[in-house]
Amino acid sequence: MKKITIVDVAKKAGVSKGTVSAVINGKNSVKPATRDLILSIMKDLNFRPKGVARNLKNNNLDKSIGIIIKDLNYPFYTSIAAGAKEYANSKGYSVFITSSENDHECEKKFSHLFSSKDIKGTIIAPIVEGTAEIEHLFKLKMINYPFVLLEDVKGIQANVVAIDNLKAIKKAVKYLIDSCHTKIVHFAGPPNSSHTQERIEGFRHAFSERTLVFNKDMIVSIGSNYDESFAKTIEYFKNRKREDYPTAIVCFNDMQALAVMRALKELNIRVPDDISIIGNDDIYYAQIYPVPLTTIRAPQHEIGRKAAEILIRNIEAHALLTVEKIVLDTEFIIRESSKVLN
Amino acid sequence: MKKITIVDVAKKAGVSKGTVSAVINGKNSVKPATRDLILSIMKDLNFRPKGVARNLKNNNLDKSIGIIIKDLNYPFYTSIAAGAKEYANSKGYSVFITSSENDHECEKKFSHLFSSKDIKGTIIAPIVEGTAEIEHLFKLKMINYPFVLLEDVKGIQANVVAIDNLKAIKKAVKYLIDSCHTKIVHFAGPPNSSHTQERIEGFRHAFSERTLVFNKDMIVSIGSNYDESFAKTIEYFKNRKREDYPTAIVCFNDMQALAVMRALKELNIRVPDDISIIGNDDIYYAQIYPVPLTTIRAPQHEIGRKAAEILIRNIEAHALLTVEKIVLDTEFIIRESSKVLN
DNA sequence: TAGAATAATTGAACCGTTTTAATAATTGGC
DNA sequence: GCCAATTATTAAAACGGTTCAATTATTCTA
Repeated sequence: MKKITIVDVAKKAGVSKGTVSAVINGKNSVKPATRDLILSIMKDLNFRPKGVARNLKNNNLDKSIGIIIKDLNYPFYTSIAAGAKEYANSKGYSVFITSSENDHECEKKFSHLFSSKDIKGTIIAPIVEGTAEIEHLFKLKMINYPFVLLEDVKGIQANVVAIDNLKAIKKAVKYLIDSCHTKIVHFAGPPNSSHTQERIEGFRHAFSERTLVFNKDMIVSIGSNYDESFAKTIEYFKNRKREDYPTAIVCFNDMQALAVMRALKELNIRVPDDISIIGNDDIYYAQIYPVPLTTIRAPQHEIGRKAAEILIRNIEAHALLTVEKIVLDTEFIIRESSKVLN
Repeated sequence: MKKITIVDVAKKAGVSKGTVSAVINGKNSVKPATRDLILSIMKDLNFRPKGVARNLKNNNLDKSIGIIIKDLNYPFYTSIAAGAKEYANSKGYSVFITSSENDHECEKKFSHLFSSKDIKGTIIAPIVEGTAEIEHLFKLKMINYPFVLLEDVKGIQANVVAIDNLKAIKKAVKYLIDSCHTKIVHFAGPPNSSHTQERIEGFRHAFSERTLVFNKDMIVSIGSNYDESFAKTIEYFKNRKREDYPTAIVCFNDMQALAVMRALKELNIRVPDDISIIGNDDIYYAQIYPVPLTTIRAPQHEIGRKAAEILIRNIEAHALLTVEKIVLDTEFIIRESSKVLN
């Protein structure tokens, strides 16, 4: 099944490729009869001019960037993408979004695809579980392809825009401690995620900085998606007596916090009267919930903006720029899912 | 600021471009010393090999498709994208997502960009307000570029995968009528959207098919985004006496229904005891809400899958295929936000 | 109906890489 | 050190379009 090109069309129409090209590009220098003939031959042959070849001569004048997120359906990431898009658009760039769905192969593939499609640079939310493979990032560096990471990756010198997870959780836990909560637990995320580890660390640090004892039972692994978290929460409470209930739960992220709150409703446990709930991320839906969620806000829009800004600066630079590492501040937002004890 | 190419690198390094190319591609036929020299010159010159040119010779072997959605932050669209992605991946295709954010220029630009970047085909959620301009779609047809629309567009013969909005709403309204609701209103979406019109039509039809009188006051324009809907709902109820409250509200979409429910909570109106609420779309967050939403489910995942399936069939066909128009069924899902009256 | 003006078409150069067969340089064995 | 084997490098031909100056057809004018 030979690939068909403009030459095939030209030959069959008995004209030169220049004429065919003129038709493709809607030039009005072509005689209607010729035009119609060529058009119909294009249809017959199912000829699809190759974008790549067209752009080569055109010196690809379009400006675009890419972003590789990890989860298409988690609003945290789409908000980052929206932030990046907003800034990029203001600078005349289009943005192409892609999701690795936490698959490392996918991330690798995309980082290559973006660079090979004349997308001028890419923002990457890297998958850093375990000892991440990073050869694909090295490959990008070799060809001086501009990129910005949304999380620090050990072993590579690259632009990063991120937040300090550890500090963020610490702030929330200290708040609970200072609000006289005595039984605080952390519902932790998926074990293989770097975020999970950082957040557990933050939890632990808060206790040690308030000179309180931390013990392992305070960490409950609860999964990251809604259904799993819901089920595990039900199970958690079914297995313990009322007097052993925590007074406050710090959740891995907002999605999980929503699942926990729903489970508590099912169990007739009131939020915040019986238990305070604190989320993480501040996704849009956390704030419009009937019991608006107290949470740690990651400035998603700003993360996207900043990443796009650095990326475009690098794209437009004539020389290699020095690497930038930005850590954005989180904000602890107190809404109605938590309360101060006497 | 001249664009720098592989020739510049080769010249400066005193080698041929073949050698530079070998370095770029990690071939191990290059002497380490030469390699290092070339690499350092690439850095000095900030040389970025052009993807377009690389792909031209490579005969662009990668398989990928695009999807243009309308709103990155509305889960309805990301779910469709996820469905498309799932199917596409199973066939070895990567997917690039893009959002027009309801901007017609954006849609046009993207449909061009996709075709120009060797992305083999595109799923488009078209903006069809008013007399939509569709020359960009004609342009795609001319170059036999495969695409699938997620909504019918008057004036163009193209593949479509869509749902029947009119029928969907009709089903919901009839249900309410048959559940003895006597005061039913429709909170309609943004006036310039084709969906808004279709849904109003559906509402009207339900009444006429039940031989009940319809009047204009039953349609309340309430906006589409959360904040606006929230505010307008508050206003709506503030302006009328309790005995004039509707017994049921059919909302434009789920996001809006969520806003309405939150507003009702603020006003101490109970759902579903005082008022039944019906959404539209069945986005994920509607179902995990503490009062799970009765809604009309659009099979988002399936829409994406089906569109991807048709698209890929067209991409891989050797001849032009006949156009397919698929209308998927919606499902009326009764949850807790609505109830049957005596 | 010739000659000028205009419209339509051609063909070769070009875009920036990769690929290869051919050649040049280096290494190893004896 | 010489020759064969191996390793590095080169040069030219792709890849599939677009562009534009030059050429050929056609139309118009008088």
